[in-house]
Amino acid sequence: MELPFQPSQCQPGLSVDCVIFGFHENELKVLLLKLLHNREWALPGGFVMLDEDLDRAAVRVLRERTGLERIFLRQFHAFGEVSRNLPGHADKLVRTQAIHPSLQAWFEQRFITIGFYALVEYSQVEEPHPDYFSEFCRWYSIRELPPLMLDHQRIVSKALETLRLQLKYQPIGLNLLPERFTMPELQALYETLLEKKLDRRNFQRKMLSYDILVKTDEFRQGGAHKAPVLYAFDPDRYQQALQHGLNSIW
Amino acid sequence: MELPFQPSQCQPGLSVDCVIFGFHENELKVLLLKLLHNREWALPGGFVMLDEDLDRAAVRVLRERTGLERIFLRQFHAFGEVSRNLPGHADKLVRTQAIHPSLQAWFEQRFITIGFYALVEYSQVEEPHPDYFSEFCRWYSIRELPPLMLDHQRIVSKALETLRLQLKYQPIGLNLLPERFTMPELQALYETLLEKKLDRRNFQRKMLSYDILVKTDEFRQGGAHKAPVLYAFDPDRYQQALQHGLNSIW
DNA sequence: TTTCTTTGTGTCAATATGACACAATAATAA
DNA sequence: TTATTATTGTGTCATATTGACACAAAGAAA
Repeated sequence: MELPFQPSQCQPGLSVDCVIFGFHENELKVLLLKLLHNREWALPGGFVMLDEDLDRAAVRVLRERTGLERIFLRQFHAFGEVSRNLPGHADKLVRTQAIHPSLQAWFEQRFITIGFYALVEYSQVEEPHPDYFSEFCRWYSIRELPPLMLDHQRIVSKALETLRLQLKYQPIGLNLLPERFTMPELQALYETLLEKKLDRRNFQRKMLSYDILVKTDEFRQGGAHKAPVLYAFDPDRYQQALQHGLNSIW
Repeated sequence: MELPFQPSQCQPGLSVDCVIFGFHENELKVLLLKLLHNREWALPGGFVMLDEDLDRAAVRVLRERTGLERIFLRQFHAFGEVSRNLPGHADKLVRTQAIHPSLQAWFEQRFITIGFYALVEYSQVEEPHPDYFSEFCRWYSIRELPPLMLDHQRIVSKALETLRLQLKYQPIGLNLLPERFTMPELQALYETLLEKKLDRRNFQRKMLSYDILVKTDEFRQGGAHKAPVLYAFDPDRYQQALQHGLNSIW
Protein backbone atom coordinates (compact mmCIF):
# COMPACT_ATOMS: atom_id res chain seq x y z
CA MET A 1 0.00 0.00 0.00
CA GLU A 2 1.32 3.37 -0.96
CA LEU A 3 1.87 6.13 1.50
CA PRO A 4 -1.20 8.32 1.43
CA PHE A 5 0.69 11.52 2.18
CA GLN A 6 4.01 13.20 1.60
CA PRO A 7 5.52 14.72 4.72
CA SER A 8 7.10 17.51 2.69
CA GLN A 9 3.64 18.55 1.52
CA CYS A 10 2.14 18.61 5.01
CA GLN A 11 1.95 21.29 7.62
CA PRO A 12 4.58 20.23 10.19
CA GLY A 13 3.50 19.22 13.67
CA LEU A 14 -0.18 19.54 12.93
CA SER A 15 -2.91 16.96 12.60
CA VAL A 16 -6.68 16.74 12.70
CA ASP A 17 -8.68 14.06 14.47
CA CYS A 18 -12.37 13.41 13.99
CA VAL A 19 -14.78 12.04 16.53
CA ILE A 20 -17.55 10.69 14.34
CA PHE A 21 -20.77 10.18 16.27
CA GLY A 22 -23.62 7.95 15.17
CA PHE A 23 -26.79 6.80 16.92
CA HIS A 24 -27.85 3.18 16.68
CA GLU A 25 -29.89 0.84 18.84
CA ASN A 26 -30.38 3.57 21.43
CA GLU A 27 -26.65 4.00 21.82
CA LEU A 28 -24.31 6.79 20.93
CA LYS A 29 -21.41 5.36 18.94
CA VAL A 30 -18.10 6.55 17.56
CA LEU A 31 -16.27 5.27 14.52
CA LEU A 32 -12.83 3.92 15.35
CA LEU A 33 -9.96 2.47 13.33
CA LYS A 34 -8.13 -0.68 14.39
CA LEU A 35 -4.42 -0.04 14.10
CA LEU A 36 -2.22 -2.47 12.22
CA HIS A 37 0.20 -4.57 14.29
CA ASN A 38 -1.15 -3.07 17.47
CA ARG A 39 -3.98 -3.83 19.84
CA GLU A 40 -4.93 -0.19 20.07
CA TRP A 41 -7.59 1.77 18.22
CA ALA A 42 -7.47 5.30 16.88
CA LEU A 43 -9.71 8.14 15.81
CA PRO A 44 -9.90 8.82 12.08
CA GLY A 45 -7.36 11.54 11.55
CA GLY A 46 -4.85 12.93 9.16
CA PHE A 47 -2.46 15.67 8.33
CA VAL A 48 -3.04 19.07 6.82
CA MET A 49 -1.62 19.81 3.40
CA LEU A 50 0.42 22.98 3.13
CA ASP A 51 -2.09 24.42 0.70
CA GLU A 52 -5.17 23.08 2.47
CA ASP A 53 -7.45 24.90 4.87
CA LEU A 54 -7.68 23.34 8.30
CA ASP A 55 -11.41 22.74 8.03
CA ARG A 56 -11.01 21.28 4.54
CA ALA A 57 -8.54 18.76 5.92
CA ALA A 58 -11.15 17.57 8.40
CA VAL A 59 -13.76 17.32 5.64
CA ARG A 60 -11.32 15.29 3.57
CA VAL A 61 -10.58 12.86 6.40
CA LEU A 62 -14.29 12.42 6.92
CA ARG A 63 -14.91 11.76 3.26
CA GLU A 64 -12.04 9.31 3.06
CA ARG A 65 -13.30 7.40 6.06
CA THR A 66 -17.06 7.46 5.64
CA GLY A 67 -17.60 8.43 2.02
CA LEU A 68 -19.95 11.14 3.25
CA GLU A 69 -19.89 14.74 2.14
CA ARG A 70 -21.69 17.74 3.49
CA ILE A 71 -22.09 16.43 7.01
CA PHE A 72 -22.23 18.25 10.30
CA LEU A 73 -18.64 18.91 11.33
CA ARG A 74 -17.41 21.22 14.03
CA GLN A 75 -14.05 22.10 15.39
CA PHE A 76 -14.14 21.74 19.16
CA HIS A 77 -10.66 21.87 20.66
CA ALA A 78 -6.94 22.07 19.96
CA PHE A 79 -4.96 19.49 21.89
CA GLY A 80 -1.46 20.76 22.44
CA GLU A 81 0.11 19.32 25.54
CA VAL A 82 3.74 18.38 25.05
CA SER A 83 3.07 15.09 26.80
CA ARG A 84 0.46 13.95 24.28
CA ASN A 85 3.28 12.75 22.03
CA LEU A 86 4.60 9.79 23.92
CA PRO A 87 8.34 9.23 23.60
CA GLY A 88 8.99 6.10 21.64
CA HIS A 89 5.76 6.29 19.71
CA ALA A 90 7.46 6.82 16.34
CA ASP A 91 9.97 4.14 17.15
CA LYS A 92 7.18 1.70 17.86
CA LEU A 93 5.56 2.51 14.51
CA VAL A 94 8.81 1.68 12.74
CA ARG A 95 9.42 -1.50 14.73
CA THR A 96 5.96 -2.84 13.99
CA GLN A 97 6.50 -1.99 10.33
CA ALA A 98 3.54 0.35 10.42
CA ILE A 99 5.68 3.00 8.77
CA HIS A 100 8.85 3.08 6.74
CA PRO A 101 11.97 4.10 8.71
CA SER A 102 12.30 7.19 6.53
CA LEU A 103 9.14 8.51 8.16
CA GLN A 104 10.35 8.11 11.70
CA ALA A 105 11.56 11.71 11.94
CA TRP A 106 8.16 12.98 10.80
CA PHE A 107 6.36 11.03 13.48
CA GLU A 108 8.81 12.04 16.14
CA GLN A 109 7.80 15.66 15.85
CA ARG A 110 5.77 17.23 18.58
CA PHE A 111 2.20 17.31 17.24
CA ILE A 112 -0.71 19.58 17.95
CA THR A 113 -4.02 18.10 16.88
CA ILE A 114 -7.24 19.92 16.16
CA GLY A 115 -10.27 17.93 17.28
CA PHE A 116 -13.43 17.94 15.17
CA TYR A 117 -16.65 16.18 15.91
CA ALA A 118 -19.05 14.98 13.28
CA LEU A 119 -22.66 13.90 13.51
CA VAL A 120 -23.67 11.33 10.95
CA GLU A 121 -26.63 9.11 10.30
CA TYR A 122 -25.43 5.68 11.29
CA SER A 123 -27.18 3.80 8.50
CA GLN A 124 -25.81 6.12 5.81
CA VAL A 125 -22.26 5.05 6.50
CA GLU A 126 -22.04 1.93 4.42
CA GLU A 127 -18.62 0.37 4.74
CA PRO A 128 -16.12 2.59 6.51
CA HIS A 129 -12.71 2.54 4.90
CA PRO A 130 -9.64 2.03 7.06
CA ASP A 131 -6.56 4.06 6.23
CA TYR A 132 -2.90 3.35 5.72
CA PHE A 133 -2.24 2.64 9.38
CA SER A 134 -5.33 0.60 10.17
CA GLU A 135 -6.84 -2.68 9.13
CA PHE A 136 -10.55 -2.06 9.66
CA CYS A 137 -13.16 0.25 11.16
CA ARG A 138 -15.85 -0.35 13.70
CA TRP A 139 -18.50 1.56 15.53
CA TYR A 140 -18.11 1.45 19.30
CA SER A 141 -20.59 2.50 21.92
CA ILE A 142 -19.16 5.41 23.88
CA ARG A 143 -19.98 3.40 26.98
CA GLU A 144 -17.45 0.71 26.16
CA LEU A 145 -14.51 1.95 24.15
CA PRO A 146 -11.52 -0.25 23.42
CA PRO A 147 -7.97 0.86 24.34
CA LEU A 148 -7.22 3.99 22.34
CA MET A 149 -3.93 5.28 21.01
CA LEU A 150 -2.14 8.19 22.71
CA ASP A 151 -4.62 10.70 24.13
CA HIS A 152 -7.52 9.74 21.87
CA GLN A 153 -9.60 8.73 24.84
CA ARG A 154 -9.39 12.28 26.12
CA ILE A 155 -10.29 13.64 22.70
CA VAL A 156 -13.43 11.52 22.64
CA SER A 157 -14.33 12.64 26.16
CA LYS A 158 -13.92 16.28 25.25
CA ALA A 159 -16.01 15.84 22.11
CA LEU A 160 -18.75 14.18 24.10
CA GLU A 161 -18.65 16.95 26.66
CA THR A 162 -19.02 19.50 23.86
CA LEU A 163 -21.89 17.57 22.31
CA ARG A 164 -23.71 17.42 25.62
CA LEU A 165 -23.15 21.12 26.11
CA GLN A 166 -24.62 21.78 22.69
CA LEU A 167 -27.72 19.89 23.71
CA LYS A 168 -28.35 22.40 26.45
CA TYR A 169 -28.99 25.30 24.16
CA GLN A 170 -29.17 24.04 20.61
CA PRO A 171 -31.27 21.45 18.80
CA ILE A 172 -29.80 18.10 17.90
CA GLY A 173 -30.95 15.19 15.83
CA LEU A 174 -31.04 16.44 12.25
CA ASN A 175 -27.68 14.86 11.53
CA LEU A 176 -27.96 11.82 13.75
CA LEU A 177 -31.43 10.55 12.85
CA PRO A 178 -32.80 9.42 9.49
CA GLU A 179 -34.79 11.95 7.53
CA ARG A 180 -38.04 10.72 9.07
CA PHE A 181 -38.25 9.61 12.65
CA THR A 182 -40.75 9.20 15.43
CA MET A 183 -41.07 11.26 18.56
CA PRO A 184 -40.03 8.29 20.74
CA GLU A 185 -36.90 7.88 18.61
CA LEU A 186 -35.99 11.54 19.06
CA GLN A 187 -36.63 11.22 22.77
CA ALA A 188 -34.40 8.15 22.95
CA LEU A 189 -31.57 10.20 21.42
CA TYR A 190 -32.00 12.88 24.04
CA GLU A 191 -32.24 10.36 26.86
CA THR A 192 -29.05 8.68 25.68
CA LEU A 193 -27.13 11.93 25.52
CA LEU A 194 -28.48 13.20 28.81
CA GLU A 195 -28.24 9.83 30.50
CA LYS A 196 -31.63 10.25 32.08
CA LYS A 197 -35.29 9.47 31.49
CA LEU A 198 -37.63 12.20 30.33
CA ASP A 199 -41.39 12.43 30.57
CA ARG A 200 -42.81 11.40 27.22
CA ARG A 201 -45.62 13.94 27.18
CA ASN A 202 -43.63 16.90 28.42
CA PHE A 203 -40.85 16.06 25.98
CA GLN A 204 -43.24 16.15 23.05
CA ARG A 205 -44.81 19.39 24.18
CA LYS A 206 -41.46 21.10 24.58
CA MET A 207 -40.00 19.76 21.37
CA LEU A 208 -43.01 20.83 19.34
CA SER A 209 -42.91 24.27 20.93
CA TYR A 210 -39.52 24.87 19.31
CA ASP A 211 -41.25 24.79 15.98
CA ILE A 212 -38.45 22.96 14.20
CA LEU A 213 -40.40 19.77 13.48
CA VAL A 214 -42.78 18.97 10.65
CA LYS A 215 -45.40 16.31 11.30
CA THR A 216 -45.87 14.05 8.29
CA ASP A 217 -49.01 12.08 7.53
CA GLU A 218 -47.13 8.81 7.63
CA PHE A 219 -46.60 6.32 10.42
CA ARG A 220 -43.85 3.94 11.44
CA GLN A 221 -45.60 0.63 10.57
CA GLY A 222 -44.59 -2.84 11.67
CA GLY A 223 -44.00 -2.17 15.34
CA ALA A 224 -45.70 -4.31 17.94
CA HIS A 225 -47.93 -1.48 19.09
CA LYS A 226 -49.68 1.65 18.02
CA ALA A 227 -47.95 3.05 14.94
CA PRO A 228 -46.26 6.35 15.83
CA VAL A 229 -46.35 9.39 13.57
CA LEU A 230 -43.24 10.18 11.56
CA TYR A 231 -41.70 13.63 11.90
CA ALA A 232 -39.07 15.46 9.90
CA PHE A 233 -36.98 18.49 10.74
CA ASP A 234 -37.72 21.77 9.05
CA PRO A 235 -34.22 22.49 7.71
CA ASP A 236 -34.52 26.28 7.75
CA ARG A 237 -35.99 26.52 11.21
CA TYR A 238 -33.49 23.95 12.46
CA GLN A 239 -30.58 26.01 11.16
CA GLN A 240 -32.03 29.10 12.74
CA ALA A 241 -32.32 27.32 16.07
CA LEU A 242 -28.70 26.23 15.74
CA GLN A 243 -27.68 29.83 15.17
CA HIS A 244 -29.72 31.55 17.82
CA GLY A 245 -30.16 28.80 20.38
CA LEU A 246 -33.34 27.44 21.79
CA ASN A 247 -33.67 29.05 25.16
CA SER A 248 -31.90 32.22 25.96
CA ILE A 249 -31.89 33.32 29.53
CA TRP A 250 -31.88 36.94 28.55
CA MET B 1 15.99 45.11 21.54
CA GLU B 2 16.78 41.46 21.46
CA LEU B 3 14.67 38.92 19.70
CA PRO B 4 12.29 37.46 22.25
CA PHE B 5 12.23 34.02 20.66
CA GLN B 6 14.38 31.60 18.77
CA PRO B 7 12.67 30.12 15.72
CA SER B 8 14.52 26.84 16.20
CA GLN B 9 12.98 26.50 19.64
CA CYS B 10 9.43 27.14 18.46
CA GLN B 11 6.77 24.84 17.14
CA PRO B 12 6.76 25.54 13.38
CA GLY B 13 3.72 27.11 11.77
CA LEU B 14 1.88 27.56 15.03
CA SER B 15 0.98 30.62 17.03
CA VAL B 16 -1.41 31.70 19.73
CA ASP B 17 -3.39 34.91 19.76
CA CYS B 18 -5.20 36.32 22.76
CA VAL B 19 -8.31 38.46 22.72
CA ILE B 20 -8.11 40.16 26.09
CA PHE B 21 -11.46 41.58 27.16
CA GLY B 22 -11.94 44.25 29.75
CA PHE B 23 -14.96 46.27 30.84
CA HIS B 24 -14.64 49.98 31.40
CA GLU B 25 -17.01 52.93 31.25
CA ASN B 26 -19.85 50.68 30.19
CA GLU B 27 -17.89 49.46 27.20
CA LEU B 28 -16.38 46.14 26.36
CA LYS B 29 -12.77 46.66 25.37
CA VAL B 30 -9.92 44.62 23.95
CA LEU B 31 -6.22 45.14 24.49
CA LEU B 32 -4.37 45.77 21.23
CA LEU B 33 -0.73 46.31 20.29
CA LYS B 34 0.35 49.06 17.92
CA LEU B 35 2.78 47.58 15.42
CA LEU B 36 6.11 49.25 14.78
CA HIS B 37 6.57 50.95 11.42
CA ASN B 38 3.03 50.14 10.47
CA ARG B 39 -0.35 51.75 10.92
CA GLU B 40 -1.95 48.45 11.83
CA TRP B 41 -2.69 46.97 15.21
CA ALA B 42 -2.42 43.38 16.38
CA LEU B 43 -3.68 41.03 19.04
CA PRO B 44 -1.18 40.03 21.71
CA GLY B 45 0.20 36.77 20.46
CA GLY B 46 3.24 34.62 20.31
CA PHE B 47 4.75 31.34 19.36
CA VAL B 48 4.73 28.03 21.15
CA MET B 49 7.99 26.64 22.44
CA LEU B 50 8.75 23.09 21.42
CA ASP B 51 8.66 21.99 25.03
CA GLU B 52 5.72 24.16 26.02
CA ASP B 53 2.06 23.14 26.32
CA LEU B 54 -0.27 25.07 24.06
CA ASP B 55 -2.29 26.46 26.95
CA ARG B 56 0.86 27.43 28.80
CA ALA B 57 1.99 29.45 25.81
CA ALA B 58 -1.23 31.45 25.98
CA VAL B 59 -0.78 31.98 29.70
CA ARG B 60 2.75 33.19 29.07
CA VAL B 61 1.67 35.68 26.40
CA LEU B 62 -0.97 36.99 28.75
CA ARG B 63 1.51 37.39 31.57
CA GLU B 64 4.04 39.11 29.35
CA ARG B 65 1.43 41.55 28.11
CA THR B 66 -0.64 42.29 31.20
CA GLY B 67 1.48 41.10 34.07
CA LEU B 68 -1.51 39.13 35.28
CA GLU B 69 -1.46 35.51 36.33
CA ARG B 70 -4.31 33.13 37.05
CA ILE B 71 -6.85 34.88 34.89
CA PHE B 72 -9.79 33.49 32.99
CA LEU B 73 -8.42 32.14 29.73
CA ARG B 74 -10.19 29.92 27.27
CA GLN B 75 -9.26 28.44 23.97
CA PHE B 76 -12.05 29.18 21.52
CA HIS B 77 -11.00 28.43 17.94
CA ALA B 78 -8.18 27.32 15.66
CA PHE B 79 -7.77 29.57 12.64
CA GLY B 80 -6.27 27.60 9.82
CA GLU B 81 -7.25 28.97 6.44
CA VAL B 82 -4.39 29.03 3.98
CA SER B 83 -5.37 32.54 3.00
CA ARG B 84 -4.89 33.97 6.48
CA ASN B 85 -1.18 34.28 5.76
CA LEU B 86 -1.08 37.03 3.22
CA PRO B 87 1.64 36.70 0.61
CA GLY B 88 4.23 39.41 1.11
CA HIS B 89 3.57 39.75 4.80
CA ALA B 90 7.03 38.51 5.80
CA ASP B 91 8.62 40.63 3.12
CA LYS B 92 6.86 43.69 4.49
CA LEU B 93 8.16 42.94 7.97
CA VAL B 94 11.71 42.84 6.64
CA ARG B 95 11.31 45.96 4.54
CA THR B 96 9.99 47.96 7.47
CA GLN B 97 12.86 46.64 9.56
CA ALA B 98 10.41 45.06 11.94
CA ILE B 99 12.39 41.83 11.72
CA HIS B 100 15.89 40.85 10.74
CA PRO B 101 16.16 39.36 7.23
CA SER B 102 17.28 36.06 8.74
CA LEU B 103 13.79 35.66 10.14
CA GLN B 104 12.01 36.13 6.85
CA ALA B 105 11.77 32.40 6.18
CA TRP B 106 10.18 31.81 9.57
CA PHE B 107 7.51 34.40 8.94
CA GLU B 108 6.86 33.14 5.46
CA GLN B 109 5.61 29.83 6.78
CA ARG B 110 1.94 29.04 6.63
CA PHE B 111 0.68 29.62 10.18
CA ILE B 112 -2.19 28.16 12.12
CA THR B 113 -3.14 30.19 15.13
CA ILE B 114 -5.05 29.09 18.18
CA GLY B 115 -7.34 31.80 19.49
CA PHE B 116 -7.77 32.31 23.22
CA TYR B 117 -9.96 34.81 24.94
CA ALA B 118 -9.24 36.24 28.35
CA LEU B 119 -11.44 38.12 30.76
CA VAL B 120 -9.60 40.59 32.94
CA GLU B 121 -10.50 43.31 35.34
CA TYR B 122 -9.69 46.48 33.45
CA SER B 123 -8.30 48.42 36.39
CA GLN B 124 -5.96 45.60 37.42
CA VAL B 125 -3.99 45.90 34.22
CA GLU B 126 -1.60 48.66 35.10
CA GLU B 127 0.67 49.44 32.20
CA PRO B 128 0.39 46.91 29.40
CA HIS B 129 3.74 45.98 27.93
CA PRO B 130 4.22 46.02 24.18
CA ASP B 131 6.33 43.27 22.66
CA TYR B 132 9.20 43.11 20.19
CA PHE B 133 7.03 44.00 17.21
CA SER B 134 4.96 46.75 18.78
CA GLU B 135 5.52 50.17 20.24
CA PHE B 136 2.64 50.47 22.69
CA CYS B 137 -0.63 48.98 23.88
CA ARG B 138 -4.09 50.40 24.12
CA TRP B 139 -7.55 49.34 25.08
CA TYR B 140 -10.07 49.74 22.28
CA SER B 141 -13.81 49.54 22.49
CA ILE B 142 -15.01 46.62 20.43
CA ARG B 143 -17.39 49.06 18.77
CA GLU B 144 -14.58 51.01 17.16
CA LEU B 145 -11.52 48.95 16.45
CA PRO B 146 -8.58 50.33 14.48
CA PRO B 147 -7.28 48.57 11.36
CA LEU B 148 -6.05 45.15 12.44
CA MET B 149 -3.27 43.03 11.02
CA LEU B 150 -4.06 39.99 8.87
CA ASP B 151 -7.24 38.26 10.03
CA HIS B 152 -7.16 39.60 13.58
CA GLN B 153 -10.47 41.35 13.03
CA ARG B 154 -12.08 37.99 12.40
CA ILE B 155 -10.41 36.53 15.48
CA VAL B 156 -11.87 39.29 17.62
CA SER B 157 -15.31 38.76 16.08
CA LYS B 158 -15.19 35.04 16.74
CA ALA B 159 -14.07 35.62 20.32
CA LEU B 160 -16.90 38.04 20.87
CA GLU B 161 -19.38 35.61 19.40
CA THR B 162 -18.09 32.94 21.78
CA LEU B 163 -18.29 35.28 24.74
CA ARG B 164 -21.88 36.17 23.90
CA LEU B 165 -22.73 32.52 23.53
CA GLN B 166 -21.25 31.86 26.94
CA LEU B 167 -23.54 34.48 28.39
CA LYS B 168 -26.54 32.46 27.31
CA TYR B 169 -25.91 29.57 29.60
CA GLN B 170 -23.08 30.48 31.94
CA PRO B 171 -22.47 33.28 34.42
CA ILE B 172 -20.14 36.09 33.59
CA GLY B 173 -18.66 38.98 35.51
CA LEU B 174 -16.33 37.45 38.07
CA ASN B 175 -13.35 38.12 35.89
CA LEU B 176 -14.49 41.37 34.32
CA LEU B 177 -15.70 43.29 37.36
CA PRO B 178 -13.83 44.37 40.48
CA GLU B 179 -14.19 42.17 43.52
CA ARG B 180 -17.09 44.24 44.79
CA PHE B 181 -19.64 45.71 42.46
CA THR B 182 -23.19 46.97 42.46
CA MET B 183 -26.18 45.36 40.84
CA PRO B 184 -26.48 48.22 38.31
CA GLU B 185 -22.84 47.69 37.35
CA LEU B 186 -23.42 43.99 36.75
CA GLN B 187 -26.51 44.82 34.75
CA ALA B 188 -24.55 47.30 32.64
CA LEU B 189 -22.09 44.52 31.76
CA TYR B 190 -24.91 42.30 30.62
CA GLU B 191 -26.58 45.07 28.67
CA THR B 192 -23.33 45.86 26.92
CA LEU B 193 -22.72 42.27 25.94
CA LEU B 194 -26.31 41.67 24.90
CA GLU B 195 -26.65 45.04 23.25
CA LYS B 196 -30.06 45.57 24.76
CA LYS B 197 -31.76 47.06 27.78
CA LEU B 198 -32.96 44.86 30.59
CA ASP B 199 -35.57 45.49 33.25
CA ARG B 200 -33.73 46.50 36.38
CA ARG B 201 -36.06 44.66 38.78
CA ASN B 202 -36.37 41.46 36.80
CA PHE B 203 -32.62 41.39 36.26
CA GLN B 204 -31.97 41.57 39.96
CA ARG B 205 -34.51 38.88 40.74
CA LYS B 206 -33.08 36.50 38.17
CA MET B 207 -29.47 37.17 39.06
CA LEU B 208 -30.10 36.61 42.74
CA SER B 209 -31.98 33.41 41.98
CA TYR B 210 -28.78 31.88 40.58
CA ASP B 211 -27.39 32.01 44.08
CA ILE B 212 -23.91 33.00 42.99
CA LEU B 213 -23.88 36.45 44.58
CA VAL B 214 -23.12 37.49 48.12
CA LYS B 215 -24.66 40.69 49.37
CA THR B 216 -22.21 42.69 51.45
CA ASP B 217 -23.19 45.22 54.11
CA GLU B 218 -21.35 47.99 52.31
CA PHE B 219 -22.52 50.57 49.82
CA ARG B 220 -20.99 52.38 46.87
CA GLN B 221 -20.70 55.86 48.38
CA GLY B 222 -20.08 59.12 46.57
CA GLY B 223 -22.57 58.73 43.76
CA ALA B 224 -25.08 61.43 43.07
CA HIS B 225 -28.00 59.34 44.26
CA LYS B 226 -29.02 56.58 46.59
CA ALA B 227 -25.97 54.52 47.49
CA PRO B 228 -26.33 51.03 46.00
CA VAL B 229 -25.39 47.85 47.85
CA LEU B 230 -22.10 46.17 46.96
CA TYR B 231 -22.18 42.52 45.95
CA ALA B 232 -19.44 39.97 45.50
CA PHE B 233 -19.41 36.63 43.71
CA ASP B 234 -19.37 33.45 45.73
CA PRO B 235 -16.32 31.85 44.09
CA ASP B 236 -17.39 28.25 44.68
CA ARG B 237 -20.94 28.66 43.48
CA TYR B 238 -19.72 30.71 40.54
CA GLN B 239 -17.38 27.94 39.46
CA GLN B 240 -20.17 25.42 39.79
CA ALA B 241 -22.41 27.56 37.63
CA LEU B 242 -19.63 27.75 35.05
CA GLN B 243 -19.39 23.98 35.04
CA HIS B 244 -23.03 23.03 34.98
CA GLY B 245 -24.60 26.05 33.31
CA LEU B 246 -27.33 28.25 34.62
CA ASN B 247 -30.43 27.15 32.81
CA SER B 248 -30.63 23.74 31.27
CA ILE B 249 -33.54 23.05 29.02
CA TRP B 250 -33.60 19.41 30.04
C1' DT C 1 -37.89 71.86 52.02
C1' DT C 2 -38.64 70.61 47.38
C1' DT C 3 -37.09 68.38 43.25
C1' DC C 4 -34.74 65.03 40.65
C1' DT C 5 -32.82 60.75 39.91
C1' DT C 6 -31.49 56.33 41.25
C1' DT C 7 -32.02 52.21 44.17
C1' DG C 8 -34.69 48.63 46.90
C1' DT C 9 -38.77 45.89 47.13
C1' DG C 10 -42.94 44.63 45.86
C1' DT C 11 -47.50 43.03 43.07
C1' DC C 12 -50.07 40.72 39.48
C1' DA C 13 -51.38 38.60 35.21
C1' DA C 14 -49.60 35.68 31.65
C1' DT C 15 -46.85 31.92 30.52
C1' DA C 16 -44.13 27.74 31.14
C1' DT C 17 -43.22 23.61 33.64
C1' DG C 18 -43.69 19.16 36.14
C1' DA C 19 -46.71 15.49 37.49
C1' DC C 20 -50.19 12.80 36.13
C1' DA C 21 -54.97 10.59 33.73
C1' DC C 22 -57.22 8.53 30.05
C1' DA C 23 -58.49 7.21 25.48
C1' DA C 24 -56.83 5.24 20.93
C1' DT C 25 -54.26 1.82 18.40
C1' DA C 26 -51.72 -2.28 16.81
C1' DA C 27 -50.05 -6.88 17.47
C1' DT C 28 -50.62 -11.00 20.11
C1' DA C 29 -52.82 -14.35 22.96
C1' DA C 30 -57.05 -16.54 24.46
C1' DT D 1 -63.58 -12.98 17.23
C1' DT D 2 -62.39 -10.90 21.40
C1' DA D 3 -59.50 -9.81 25.32
C1' DT D 4 -54.83 -8.48 26.66
C1' DT D 5 -50.85 -5.76 26.67
C1' DA D 6 -47.72 -2.29 25.55
C1' DT D 7 -47.28 1.88 23.35
C1' DT D 8 -48.82 6.34 21.36
C1' DG D 9 -51.73 10.68 21.20
C1' DT D 10 -53.88 14.22 23.81
C1' DG D 11 -55.23 16.19 27.50
C1' DT D 12 -55.68 18.49 32.70
C1' DC D 13 -54.13 20.83 36.83
C1' DA D 14 -51.32 22.80 40.41
C1' DT D 15 -47.05 25.16 40.78
C1' DA D 16 -43.11 27.88 39.32
C1' DT D 17 -41.24 31.32 36.41
C1' DT D 18 -41.50 35.40 33.66
C1' DG D 19 -42.64 40.05 31.98
C1' DA D 20 -44.73 44.42 32.95
C1' DC D 21 -45.32 47.67 36.17
C1' DA D 22 -46.03 50.70 41.01
C1' DC D 23 -44.27 52.83 44.87
C1' DA D 24 -41.36 54.03 48.67
C1' DA D 25 -36.56 55.20 50.33
C1' DA D 26 -32.16 57.58 49.79
C1' DG D 27 -28.79 61.00 48.37
C1' DA D 28 -27.52 65.36 46.06
C1' DA D 29 -28.80 69.76 44.27
C1' DA D 30 -32.07 73.62 43.71
